[in-house]
Amino acid sequence: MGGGKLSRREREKLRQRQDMLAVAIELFSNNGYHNVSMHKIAQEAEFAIGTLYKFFKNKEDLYRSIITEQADIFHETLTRALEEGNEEIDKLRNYVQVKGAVFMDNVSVIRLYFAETRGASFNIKAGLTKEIREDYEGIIQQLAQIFEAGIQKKRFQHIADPYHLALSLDSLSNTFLYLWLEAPKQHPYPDDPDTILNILCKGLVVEP
Amino acid sequence: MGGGKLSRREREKLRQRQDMLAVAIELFSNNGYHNVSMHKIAQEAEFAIGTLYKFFKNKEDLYRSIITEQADIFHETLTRALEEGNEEIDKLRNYVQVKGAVFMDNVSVIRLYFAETRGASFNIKAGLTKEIREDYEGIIQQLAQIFEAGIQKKRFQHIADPYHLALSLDSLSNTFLYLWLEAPKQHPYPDDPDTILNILCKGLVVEP
Amino acid sequence: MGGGKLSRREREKLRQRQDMLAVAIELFSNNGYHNVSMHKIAQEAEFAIGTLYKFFKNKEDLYRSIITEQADIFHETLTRALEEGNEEIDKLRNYVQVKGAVFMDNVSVIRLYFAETRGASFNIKAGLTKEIREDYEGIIQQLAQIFEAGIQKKRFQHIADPYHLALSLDSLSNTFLYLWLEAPKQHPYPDDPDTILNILCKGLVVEP
Amino acid sequence: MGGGKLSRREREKLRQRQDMLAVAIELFSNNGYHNVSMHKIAQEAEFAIGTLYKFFKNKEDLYRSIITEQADIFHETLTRALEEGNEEIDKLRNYVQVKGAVFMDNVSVIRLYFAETRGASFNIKAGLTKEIREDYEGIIQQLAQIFEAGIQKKRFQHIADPYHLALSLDSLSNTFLYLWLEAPKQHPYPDDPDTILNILCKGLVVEP
DNA sequence: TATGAATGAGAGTTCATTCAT
DNA sequence: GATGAATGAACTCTCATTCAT
Repeated sequence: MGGGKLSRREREKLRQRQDMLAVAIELFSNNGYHNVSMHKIAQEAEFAIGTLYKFFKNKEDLYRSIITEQADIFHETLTRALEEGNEEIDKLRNYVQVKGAVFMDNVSVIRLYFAETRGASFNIKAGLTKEIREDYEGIIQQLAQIFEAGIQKKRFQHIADPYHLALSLDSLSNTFLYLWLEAPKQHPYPDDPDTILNILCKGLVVEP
Repeated sequence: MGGGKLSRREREKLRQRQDMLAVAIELFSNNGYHNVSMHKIAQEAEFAIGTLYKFFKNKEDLYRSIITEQADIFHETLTRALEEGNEEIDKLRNYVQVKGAVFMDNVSVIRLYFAETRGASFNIKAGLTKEIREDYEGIIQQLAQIFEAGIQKKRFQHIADPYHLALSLDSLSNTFLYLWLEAPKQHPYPDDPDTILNILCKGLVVEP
Repeated sequence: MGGGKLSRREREKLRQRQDMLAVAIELFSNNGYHNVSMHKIAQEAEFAIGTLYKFFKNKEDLYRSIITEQADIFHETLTRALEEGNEEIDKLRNYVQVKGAVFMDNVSVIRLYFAETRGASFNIKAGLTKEIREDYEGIIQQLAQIFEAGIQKKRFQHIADPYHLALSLDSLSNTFLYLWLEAPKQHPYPDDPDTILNILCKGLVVEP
Repeated sequence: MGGGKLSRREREKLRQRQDMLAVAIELFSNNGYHNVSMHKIAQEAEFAIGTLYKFFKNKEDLYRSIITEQADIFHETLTRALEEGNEEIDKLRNYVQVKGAVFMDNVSVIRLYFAETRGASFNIKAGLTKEIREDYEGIIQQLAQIFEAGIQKKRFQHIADPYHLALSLDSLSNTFLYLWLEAPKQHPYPDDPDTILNILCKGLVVEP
C-alpha cells in the first residue's frame, strides 16, 4: 500500500510474519485450531519455535491475529462495496460480486472466518469473536439499511423485515460459496450476481 | 420401536449408553470437542472412565456416535416431513416447520450438527462428516425434486435451478434458527413457515 | 499415629505420596527448587509423570506440601519442647536439645526450612513463606516469653530485650547446626545444651 | 586502585561492567537467580544481549562475578576492621559496627551474600561458594584469634571455644541485620555495638 | 464385569546462548 | 566491536487410553 518507507529490516520482518501467518492459516484451516501445534507451524514455516514466539506471544495471539486481520480486510472490502453504486439494487449486486471475489481469493481463511462468524466456534477465547461479530453485524446493518431504503423508495417490495432480508442475502451468497468450496468446477460461484439476487428478489423488485 | 425382545440386561445397557451420549452432547455442545475430556464425560455421567471405554472405543468414536445417531433422527424426521402433504408448497411448509420444531427441541445437538454440515467441522476424522453429508445431500435432493415438481406443475416460477432453490430454502431456515439460537426471545423462529418461504417464494409462486 | 483404620488402598496411596515427597525433598534440598524438574522427581521416585500430577496439582503445590508439612512437624515438636520443664532454663535446654535432635533427623529438609525461614528464599510463591514464618515467629515469641518470665522471676539478668534474646538463642543453635551440617564428625552438635546456652547465658543467669 | 594507567577505552569498559553488575545485583536480589533472565539484565542495563555476553561468558559467570567481587569488598573491609584498635573488645566493637555499616550500604547484595554463606545457595555451580566460604572462614578465624588472645590476656572469660564464640558473634550480628532488613524502622541495627556484644559478652568480659 | 490408578506422548512456552551483520 | 534476531533444548502440565484388580 503506502510508499516504500520501510527499512530493509522492517520489510524482512513483515515478510517473515506473512510467511508464518500464511502457513498458520493453511494449517488451521485444514486441521482446526486444536489439531495444529505451534511446533508444526514453526516447522512448516521453517522457523525455530522461539522465532514464532517472537512474533506472536502465544498460540491464541497467533490465531487472533489471523482472524482479526483477515476479517478487517473482508469487512472493509465489503463495506466499500456497499457504498458504491447509486441504486440499491446495484449496491446489492456489488456486495454479492465482491464477496464472491474476496472469498474466492482467500479460500483457506474463509473456513476460519465462517467458523468465527457463524459456525460453532467455541470461542478460542471469548471476546475474540465479539469484535469480529460486531464488524459482521455492522455489515448486516448496512445491508439492512439498503433494503430499507429500497423499500421506502418503492424500488423493493416489502416482503419481509429488512434485517431478515439482509441476513438472507448474506446467507444465500454463503450457500453458493460453500457449494463452490466443495466442488469449484461443478459449482462455480455465479458470475452474474443476479443469479443469487433473483432467488431473493425475483419477487422483491417492484416491476416498473 | 423395534420388537420388544431386548433382555433386561440389554435394556439397561442401552439406557446407560443413552445417558453417556446425553451428557457428552451437552458438554461438547457447550465447550467444543477439544475442551471436553473423557474424564469429564465419565464423571458427569457418573460412570467410571473404563466403563465409558467399554461403550465407545475412543473419544472420536463417541463423538461420531453422537453426530451420526442424532443426524439420523433429524434426517429421518425431515424426510418424513417432506413426504407429507399433497401440494409442493405444503411439503415445503412442513419442512420449514418440522425443521424448526426438531431443532428447537434439540438445542444442544444442533450446534454440533451445524458444525459438521457447514462450518468449522475440522473432520474430527475425515469420513465422519462424509456419511452425514450424504444424508444431508439426500434431504437437499428431495427438496430439489419438490421444487422441480412444483415448477413442472406450474405451481412455482422457474426463478432458479431447483437444486439451488433447495439449498437456499435450507439456508434461509438455518439463518432463522441461528437468530433464534443467539437470542430466542428477541428473534423467535417464525410460527408461520411462510415468513421464511416468502423470502424465497414471494416471487416464486405463480399467482393463480 | 492413630489406629490402623486406613484401607489397604489408602495406605498404599499414603506410601506412594511419602515416596514422592521423600524423593522431592532430597532433590530440592540438594539442587534447589529451580534445578529440579518434575520429570526428574517422577523418574527418581519411579512413577510416571502423570501419577506425580495426580498427587500434587503442580510443582509449587508439591513444594508447598513439603515445606508446610515438615514445618508443621518442626514447629509442633519445638512448641512442645518449650512447654516441658518448670524452670525457664530447663525449657531453654529442652529447646536447644530437641531442635538439634529433630533437625539432625531431617537433614535434607532443614536446608529447605532454613531457606524459607531465614535465607533468601525468593518466595516460590509469596504467601507460602508467610504461613511458615508466622509459625516460626510464634516459636520466637514463645521463647521471648520464657526469657521475660525468667527475668521477672530474677532467674535471668536483664541483659537484653527478651525478643532479641529469643532470636539470639535460635540463631546460636542454628550456627551449631550449620557447623554440624558441614562437617558432622568434626563439629558435632553439642550433647549438652549448656554448651550453647552458656554463650548466651553465662552472664545471663543470676548466680544464686 | 592500581596505578592510573587505564586508557579511556579501558575506563569506559570498566564503567560498563559496573553498570551491568549493578543492574544484575538489584535484579537477582529482588527476584532470585532463576527469576531473572539475561535479556532482562541486558535490557535494564541498556545494553544489547550480545554485549552482556562479551563481558560475562554466561549467566553463571555473571552471578559468580557479583558474588565474588562483592564478597571481596566485604571481607577486605571486615578484615581491616578487625585489625584496628588495640584492645580485643575494641576490635570486636569495630567488627560489629563496620559490618552493620557495610551491609546497610549494600542492602541488595547482602541477600545474595547471605544466601551464599549460609542459607539456600544451591551452589549455582559447586565451587562458586567454595572461594567465598574460604574468605568467610578467614574472617571467622581472625575473630577466633581475637577471642583467643582476649582470653589469654584474661580480658575475656573462657566461656566457650574461641571458634564457637567467633561464629556466635557473627551469627548474632546477622540476626540483627535480618531484623533490620525485614523492618528497618521497627528494628534498627543498633548504633552501639555493645547491644550485640552484651548478649554474648555480658558474662564474657572479665570485670576489672 | 466394572473400575479407576497409572501411564507417557505430546502440547504450549521460555530463555540461555550464538553468530551473521 | 556491538548488535539483537534466531535458535532449540528443556520445562511444566494435560489427557486419551490401558489393564490389573
